[in-house]
Amino acid sequence: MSIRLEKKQQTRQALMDAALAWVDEGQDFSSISIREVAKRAGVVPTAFYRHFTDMEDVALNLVDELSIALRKLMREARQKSRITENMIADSVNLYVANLLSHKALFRFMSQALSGGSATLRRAVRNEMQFFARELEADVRAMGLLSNLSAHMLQWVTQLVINTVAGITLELLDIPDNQPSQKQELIEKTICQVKIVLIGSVHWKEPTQPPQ
Amino acid sequence: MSIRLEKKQQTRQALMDAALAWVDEGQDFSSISIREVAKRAGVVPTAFYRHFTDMEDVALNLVDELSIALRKLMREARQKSRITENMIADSVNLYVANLLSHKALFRFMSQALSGGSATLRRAVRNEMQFFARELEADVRAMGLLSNLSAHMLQWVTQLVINTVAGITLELLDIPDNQPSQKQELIEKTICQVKIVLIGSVHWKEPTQPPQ
DNA sequence: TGTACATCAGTGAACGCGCGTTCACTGATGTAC
DNA sequence: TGTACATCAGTGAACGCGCGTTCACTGATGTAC
Repeated sequence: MSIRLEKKQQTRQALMDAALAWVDEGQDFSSISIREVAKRAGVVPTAFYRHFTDMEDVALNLVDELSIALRKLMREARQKSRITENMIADSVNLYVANLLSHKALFRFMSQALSGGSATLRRAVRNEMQFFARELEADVRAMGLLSNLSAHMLQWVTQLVINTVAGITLELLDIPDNQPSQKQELIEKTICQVKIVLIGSVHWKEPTQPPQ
Repeated sequence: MSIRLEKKQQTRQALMDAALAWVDEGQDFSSISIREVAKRAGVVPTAFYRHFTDMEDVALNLVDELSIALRKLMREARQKSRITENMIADSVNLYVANLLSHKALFRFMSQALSGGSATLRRAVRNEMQFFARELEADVRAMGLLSNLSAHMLQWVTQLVINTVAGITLELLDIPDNQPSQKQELIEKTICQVKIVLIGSVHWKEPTQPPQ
């Protein structure tokens, strides 16, 4: 039984990898065909149905893979990063490193965020919200930003996540032979996150901000 | 000649509208077929080639339409908004109003930002950068944020644009019968923009931000 | 250890369909005289 | 005003192709005795 399961998993993974590779080549996920995926996985088209009902099913399983990657990223961040001067820069760099080693997965995420079915969009957005909530909890646990209400803190962490996610697409489109452009993008992001945090520190709940 | 041209424009617009309507229904732009677009425009498939070479061509022309909508938005913003306490809230509300009256166009923009061909992605990104640069010029003209270097100001305006663009997708997915959810999203965005500006005001160029 | 049976991932032929694109065409409109 | 010709947006038939999905099948692996 175990050998059979193992082989089953192998083809299943090959199908998912084929779909992801397609996205990595710059194609839209929604334009892949079952036949194409099966061909690239080295399997006959009908074999696809032994593992998935349709491409949407594949997409939802890719979200699970993405979820694992994000959780691993968070674990690393918690291990490495204590309250230091470079905490922000460290975190952004860690994100970028993970992003670059899972390019296809993050490209898929970006596409699914605006592209796919309503179900898929919601699944990806849930992952990002989960990430934001974890960040929120960490900030609280470190005793930072205690001037913010629970509500405000939530909005701030979402803003930080959005800001970091914002470079994802730009970063993915920079060719590998232009590292200086990459570096500038990273510095930009670090600055932007710092600005958000400075703004948060100075935020006074009921007061209107200075114009 | 004028009548012929007029009719030509009519079909051309019908084709573009059909493509946009498809996106508005929640389908991916990249999954529309030439035949489907022609059918919805009430025209035979081959007529498509009288106006466009392929769907990519349609997409690039839709970007032009988007560009017009964004420029109109900016003009309105400049007319209405002077330096006031509610300037931020006014601007965000104006953006949302425009977004809701061009839902399909903005949904298309969001998709193209991560989805389509490299050329299309670049075209949409250019539009957003143009928007950010205009905002930058306006901020300078009003004499605001004079503590920031040109470089930093650019990053800040990009952050603001990204933040506002960030709600676009979320807003498009809220059903029309839930106005309270919409309102909360708008408030969230206003707060986030305010935080960015507070952070900018307190930014000191060579100093590390307080942690 | 050996045999008979069950399971089930992967096969390969077949189907009807919508696709992009070609081509020669038609007929309404515009232009020249 | 009338006629002969040019233009060109839209037509409709036709093509070959890849698509999703069905079905009965095969043969390797696992299980019971």
